[in-house]
Amino acid sequence: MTGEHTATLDDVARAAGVSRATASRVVTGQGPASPRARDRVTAAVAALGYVPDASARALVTRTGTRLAIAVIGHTAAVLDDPYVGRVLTSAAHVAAEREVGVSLHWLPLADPGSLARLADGRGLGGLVVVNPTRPALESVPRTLRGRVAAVGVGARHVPSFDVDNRAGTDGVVRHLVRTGRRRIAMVTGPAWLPCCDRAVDAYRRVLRDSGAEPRVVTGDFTAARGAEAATEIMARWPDTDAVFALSDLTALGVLDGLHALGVRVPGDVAVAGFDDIAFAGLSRPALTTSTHPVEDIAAAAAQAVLDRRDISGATFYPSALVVRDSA
Amino acid sequence: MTGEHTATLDDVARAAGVSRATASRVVTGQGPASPRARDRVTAAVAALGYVPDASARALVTRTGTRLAIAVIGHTAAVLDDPYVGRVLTSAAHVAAEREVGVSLHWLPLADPGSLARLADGRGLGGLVVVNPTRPALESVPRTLRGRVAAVGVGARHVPSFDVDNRAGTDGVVRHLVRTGRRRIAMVTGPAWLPCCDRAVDAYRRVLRDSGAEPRVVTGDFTAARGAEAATEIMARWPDTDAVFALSDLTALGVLDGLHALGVRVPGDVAVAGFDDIAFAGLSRPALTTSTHPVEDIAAAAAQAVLDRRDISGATFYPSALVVRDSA
DNA sequence: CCCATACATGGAAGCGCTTCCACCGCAATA
DNA sequence: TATTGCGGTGGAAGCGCTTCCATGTATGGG
Repeated sequence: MTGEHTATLDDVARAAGVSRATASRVVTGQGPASPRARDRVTAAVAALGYVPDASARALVTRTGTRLAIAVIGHTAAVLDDPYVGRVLTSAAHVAAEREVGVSLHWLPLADPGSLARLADGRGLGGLVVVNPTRPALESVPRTLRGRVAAVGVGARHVPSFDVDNRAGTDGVVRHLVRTGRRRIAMVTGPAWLPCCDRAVDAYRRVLRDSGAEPRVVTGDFTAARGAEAATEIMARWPDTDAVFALSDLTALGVLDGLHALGVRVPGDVAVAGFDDIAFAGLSRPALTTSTHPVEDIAAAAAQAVLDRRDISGATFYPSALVVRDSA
Repeated sequence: MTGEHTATLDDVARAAGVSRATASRVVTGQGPASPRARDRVTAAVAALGYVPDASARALVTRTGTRLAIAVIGHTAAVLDDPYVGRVLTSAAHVAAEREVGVSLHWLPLADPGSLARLADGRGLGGLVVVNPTRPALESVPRTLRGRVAAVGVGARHVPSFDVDNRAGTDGVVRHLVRTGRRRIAMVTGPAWLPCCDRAVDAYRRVLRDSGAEPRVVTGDFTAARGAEAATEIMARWPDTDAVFALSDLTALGVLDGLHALGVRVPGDVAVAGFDDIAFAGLSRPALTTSTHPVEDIAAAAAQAVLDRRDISGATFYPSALVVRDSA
């Protein structure tokens, strides 16, 4: 009230005519307090516009109540994708339900060590790492052990949550085979993401079963790269009759690239993606893809961390084939 | 090291054989310290894996260095849109450059008062409010005065940054008129967002100039609503020859809805959106729209807050017409 | 009417850190 | 040799809060 001074608990106590201890009890709602004291303190809080200092509180309670979300790989490719936004949104939602704050950290792929600095202070309830790499996870300070989870599968010792893209890929590629495609190319994601290996593996397996040769091109989950990849694929293997991209965004780029080449979809070449993003159903032709329950996955990671549930190992969420027009 | 105990500055000082004061000076790099002391403390820090406690530090320095980002309107409509993700990303990037942490807050539209609680602790460098509403901004505690900026135009007394959707709308609608459309309908955004008023106003103005009647339908920035809106519009005004949606997502929904109705785009009806999201260029037909420099806007807001630059009033960022196939 | 019991309350300690201040020893100066 | 000055140092205070503990003060039963 009086100019610049920010009200402290002492001010409240003095205004209410009680001790600081009593004021604290009322404010936190912990411990006994008479109705009279309760009223007076409440009134004082309102009058002074008192807001407890989180730092001071965290200092004494040691009850770090903040969820840190660290996103590895601060590149345009990562940012354009709706993926990160969905993860953030969902994790923040879970945190909000539990009334814990969320802090956001964007880490360059090259410097995972910054993850250590991030855990400054014990005022941290937990850490969710998005796009975890092994070096990044290994740089997590000991202090946080048991309060870390990963969205995406990275290292063994951290509970991880990801879509079962092995099964998802299997489903998509089998669908392509089932509908008569044989010369199927695949556009993967960035090499540093472990998820890609599993997917490529599944793709190879299905092709082997149907006696076809794998045709793999590395992508980066962007649409632009998808368009390029389409051109590369058609130049290198002109008889290709299907393209599977490990990201819808990329698949949409492929659609675009093929269109520019005058290739008809699905007439000449079938196209399938992965993720079932909002736009997948809106493209022409509407994209055949496999679902990716990003929100569920991110929520699970946040919950595991905040509820201190010990879920060791990797948990895979099912991915369901969505057949639309493109394949 | 020794089990559960987290190293404190006292431990470091003891291990280095100096006083806590000296240890603090070395760790913070402030104040004098002999090379010998410096070395010993540095070694101790490394050996013990010491990380300063941010809460304790913030408590005494009162130098709150953290950027809070509050998103008003925690609804599915807000979340599906890539918009929030882009804002977050960009603001977090600016914060990272300045080495300040970011905290994320999801606020229900109904309870803007929670903005007050959010400013718990003086450990806050600034606040960026996304989708600001007047009640929300007015609930910002006095403590933060001068360290608040808004992404989107809400209340007068807070520096705000937004796209010039008045000019943008003007550009799009004039383009529609120029290409021979006369019976132009508009799908706006949620009523509680002030930006919509300005856009609708611009739309009305252009129509008045060309002597046409306005046809306004309220949307919510989702694709689903866009599809519905298309149906409503064609039912209510069957002779409509253009639809302008204040969001690309909605415009894509309109495209979908019209397709389902057997209406050809742009043959029968032209469709235009707003935002120029990544997917706008990938739809069939590719969407005509107007740009929305979300990243620039969010970065400007974050900078204004963190650099304590006093930019009063609203700053509007230009929106450029992007003509593609749909109009 | 008195004691045991519960509840309400204030004093005080202490969370981990920064920083003021007084102090000490040393080199440079008179 | 006696003085000044200064960089290096440790003691101690205190940031705003929670919480243990001891001290009252009403209430019930005996």
